[in-house]
Amino acid sequence: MSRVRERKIKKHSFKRDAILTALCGREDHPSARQIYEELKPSIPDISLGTIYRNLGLFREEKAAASLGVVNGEERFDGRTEGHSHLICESCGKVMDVPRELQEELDAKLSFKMNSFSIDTSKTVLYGYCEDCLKNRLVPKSGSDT
Amino acid sequence: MSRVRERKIKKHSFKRDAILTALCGREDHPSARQIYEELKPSIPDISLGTIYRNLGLFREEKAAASLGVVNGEERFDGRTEGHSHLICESCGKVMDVPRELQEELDAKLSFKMNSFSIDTSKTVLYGYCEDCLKNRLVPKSGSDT
DNA sequence: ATACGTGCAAAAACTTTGCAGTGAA
DNA sequence: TTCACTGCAAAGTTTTTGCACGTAT
Repeated sequence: MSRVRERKIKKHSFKRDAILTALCGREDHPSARQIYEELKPSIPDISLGTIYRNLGLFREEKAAASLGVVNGEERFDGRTEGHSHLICESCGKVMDVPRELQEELDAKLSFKMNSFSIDTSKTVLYGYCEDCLKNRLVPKSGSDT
Repeated sequence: MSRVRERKIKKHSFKRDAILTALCGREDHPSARQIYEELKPSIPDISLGTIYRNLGLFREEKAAASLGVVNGEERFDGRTEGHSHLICESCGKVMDVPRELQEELDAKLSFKMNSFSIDTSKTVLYGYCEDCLKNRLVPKSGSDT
């Protein structure tokens, strides 16, 4: 198994560590700006450029992963074991596929679409989250109030 | 409280039609810029702003769909029947799930992830396309941890 | 004539980057 | 010390928008 936090980062620095810790400490798959806003109060002289540089570095080093762009902002994930993501089309929430369901999903998707090989570790499924379903924030197929 | 568009949209104009025709005429899920480059030679006075405005309009009216952002550019699809997409992680190619496989995929994904309701009509699956598999442009699959 | 459509360019939103000073090993 | 790391701000990209004019009805 993989070490929890033993990254292949070249070097450590106070800010770099803080950024990675912040990323790993939340499960909402934040954007660079969100990380910045979280850290700014406790590290007033941190800059957005540093957040971007380090997130980019983590991505390269595979200490973090990019989930792609949601509402114009790139979203990151500090959980590095391969897993799929769910994005709510209504509120934009990004969630991990629960570990216990990942296997089931892997099995379901372990077939080739013609000659396209599906990579379940990066798959992103769209749909509607529990909250939006409850609050009926979900478009009924083909209507709008 | 979003009502159906209050503003009246004039349905047709020479350029608007050209944009929608161009979008529907290709299967590579182009970006605004790609549409622009396709139309510019035959319609020299078309502007990028018009492409963006109309693609946005089509999206609102569901005459086209956005597939999200690939390599920094939003990609569009003129095929409006609900279907999933495949994106090659290696070359960025965006493909439709073949019609005859969509049903199979729908069946596989017709289960709830906890309380998340999957919308197969917008699902995007990542993986590797035939060309990249052939050319071995695919990262070795055994990449540990 | 009226109201929508468009070109143009400026602005906005997000991200990257050059430079010089700071910090880690 | 050495060289990576950072703040800052300028620059780069993609997308949006205000304005005045053009176009369809």
